[in-house]
Amino acid sequence: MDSEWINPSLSLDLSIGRSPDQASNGDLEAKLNELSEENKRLNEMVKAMYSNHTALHHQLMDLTNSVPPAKKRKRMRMSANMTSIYTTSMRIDASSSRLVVRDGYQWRKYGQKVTKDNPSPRAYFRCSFAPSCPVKKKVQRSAEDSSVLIATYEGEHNHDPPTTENESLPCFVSLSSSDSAVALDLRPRGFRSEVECVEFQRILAEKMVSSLTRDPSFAEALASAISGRMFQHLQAQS
DNA sequence: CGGCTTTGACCAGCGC
DNA sequence: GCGCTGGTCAAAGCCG
Ligand SMILES: [Zn+2]
Repeated sequence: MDSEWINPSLSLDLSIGRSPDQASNGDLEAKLNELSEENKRLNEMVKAMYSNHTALHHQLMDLTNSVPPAKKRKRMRMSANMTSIYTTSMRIDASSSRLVVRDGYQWRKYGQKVTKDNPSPRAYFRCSFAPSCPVKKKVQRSAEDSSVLIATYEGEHNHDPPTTENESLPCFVSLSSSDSAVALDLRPRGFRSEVECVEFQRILAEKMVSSLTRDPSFAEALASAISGRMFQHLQAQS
């Protein structure tokens, strides 16, 4: 039941009428594939974050309900107490040369070790906004399928993603914050899906924005497609 | 020159 | 204590 609303599948069915040049069409198709792949990953991410959030919430409830006077709490060995950890796997093909992952943030590599039960090394990254942002991640190829990268993220960013030359954002991702609920409406009116979970929608939105604005041409094409679709829809309504 | 990668050293936890 | 292993530091080097 919970995962009902966690379905950000923006199936836009963007059939851009007749695109005059085929080369960029294929290019767009490739990028669409890439983005849908990323969308899948983000889906997993949202799910993982949701479970993390529920776990954390339960933990906080327990903590606030029963505050044991035992202040002899040791410096928590499990430093992952507050930092949520989530792992994801992404398929990578031609970029087998480098282990740089484009996920919207900028990372600084600070280590690489070989692990025991995996022939491929593991790379350690820290967010470039350190130390203000404590996010870390590890990236390692899968043991069997070396074309699959397994990334383990730890913590959450406390800054905006470095959207390179952040221009005016396309209007279809509009955050209308009311009270404590954020609605992310990328559909025509009446189809607005509202959720009460602020954090995940925010993260989803910022990830979407970062991934979309990374390629301005694609964002433009998408925006035009959506606006065309909205216009068509509105016309059909009237 | 500044930020990043590379890469060996270093350290902490753990099992023996 | 010793050695193994995963995680981090930092010096050196690379690159725009
Ligand atoms: Zn960050």
